[in-house]
Amino acid sequence: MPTEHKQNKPVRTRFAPSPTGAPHVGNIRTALFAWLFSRHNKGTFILRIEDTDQAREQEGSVDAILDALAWLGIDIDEGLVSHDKEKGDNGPYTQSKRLKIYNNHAKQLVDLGKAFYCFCSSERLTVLRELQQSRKEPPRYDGRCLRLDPEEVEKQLAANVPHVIRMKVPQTGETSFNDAVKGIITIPNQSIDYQVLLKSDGFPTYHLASVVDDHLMEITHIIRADEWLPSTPKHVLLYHYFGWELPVFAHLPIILGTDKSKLSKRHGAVSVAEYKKDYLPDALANYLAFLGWNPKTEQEIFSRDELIQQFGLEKINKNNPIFDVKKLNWLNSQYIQALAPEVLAQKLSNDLKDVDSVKAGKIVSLVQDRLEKLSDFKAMIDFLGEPTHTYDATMLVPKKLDRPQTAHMLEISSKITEGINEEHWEEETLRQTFFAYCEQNDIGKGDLLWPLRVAVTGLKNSPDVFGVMDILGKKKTIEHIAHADKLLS
RNA sequence: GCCGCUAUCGUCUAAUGGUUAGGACGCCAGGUUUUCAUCCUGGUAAUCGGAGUUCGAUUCUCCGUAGCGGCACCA
Repeated sequence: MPTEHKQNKPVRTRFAPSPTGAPHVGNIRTALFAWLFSRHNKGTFILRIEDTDQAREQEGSVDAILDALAWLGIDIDEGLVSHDKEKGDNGPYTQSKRLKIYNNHAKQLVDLGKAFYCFCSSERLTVLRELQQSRKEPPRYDGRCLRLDPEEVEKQLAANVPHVIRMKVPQTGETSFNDAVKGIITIPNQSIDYQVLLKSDGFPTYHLASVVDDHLMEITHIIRADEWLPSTPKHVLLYHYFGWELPVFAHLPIILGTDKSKLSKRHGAVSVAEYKKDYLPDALANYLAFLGWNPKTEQEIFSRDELIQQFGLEKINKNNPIFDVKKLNWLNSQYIQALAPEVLAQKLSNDLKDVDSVKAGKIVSLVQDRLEKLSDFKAMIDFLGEPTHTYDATMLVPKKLDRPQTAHMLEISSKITEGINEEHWEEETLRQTFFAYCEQNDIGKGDLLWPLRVAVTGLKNSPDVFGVMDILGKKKTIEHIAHADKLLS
């Protein structure tokens, strides 16, 4: 069966999440791909909320979704654009507000002879399913109500017997479609179930709602996760039943955890909100874009515009990638280093509340290239506090010296420090002064500077000592040295 | 059980009917540095297995195997 695509129409893609919890990186990656594709083609990106399962709905999910998209810079052209605002002429964009539309379409299929009423109780279906499973048969509706005569149907309907509407499926032949990622997919019709389209509560199932909406909203490219591939033949059948033109399907590989199972809460942080405190949105987007897609060059770091320019469905991989937080961390550190210090300071402003902007800029550039995650910052600048923290005094002693020699070094540092005028208290001046002293007096830089650095930071590993002193100021620096001296004796 | 998809270093991936199978992360080593990190240099490591087609297969075909996904009045 050849498939026709809406290839010549302006591109319209959608992200259609269910409000069943906080969106996680897998979901948002689907959104990113759909968005990238629409931007690449100067198309329209639509947000639609698929809330047809009342039981699973979770309060606040829509806001979380909106929030995650906004944070990642995925802007919405049409559909739900904020908590209570929609944009576009194809609304409403929340499925629970479109019940009548689905109802009419389901009835239309019944009239067309492509769907049928089913009065089977869920108890009967459960028994049926268990029986089939015990016989190692695929679980499947047995078609009982398919054979009901029309009068009987009318009678049951009139008596308000609970019922659903199921789609009919041919029992011979096969259904196939051309997936933009996976190629031609063919499934025997025998293995397609008589899918429920309209539930007994009057809500549609995903299958009916998404097909109807995608058509009505004129979606040209359905970009969604791989788990939908097996039910796509049902959707193709529905398009045919309605006589609608088929969109392009593109099924994305699924992101797996390190144990190769589908990424989930078991794998640690997965909700987008959890990434906000650690990662730059551009870094996450860059990383996510490379999970299952590759521009086929050796470039790794891509700006948003480059991503848009390079993106294409044909470059999407077929196999499922594993989420590797180490590479994300590396990418993030690269993005952090590329940031202007004042921009980074702005992003870290929560930890810089009592610091003026000049000083904040200095602090930030001091630690910028040691920062992997934004949340590491707080611990990194701990030494800027009071010199009350105690540390092991042996840390002050460099490899080649003993304690008395170290004390002597601290004395020298103290003297040099005292001698530097407050108005010349600046990183480069400090560096030059200390370096000059070492050269003139034939003292190893390491011998003098190691104890000083530990004294000033209280840390074995820390940023550049002169940068730290600059930020600390003369008075505090002297206090730190005195404190170290006390510890040593 | 049935249906479908997939298979290159540990991970993300590139490439090709003939290559020393390339890059990046990680890891290891060396250098720079007052320490660590950054940065620079180098190293480690892969075509799932078996047949077939072919002069030649990692690439094409088939069969295994493994992984993943689906099989709801959930999406």
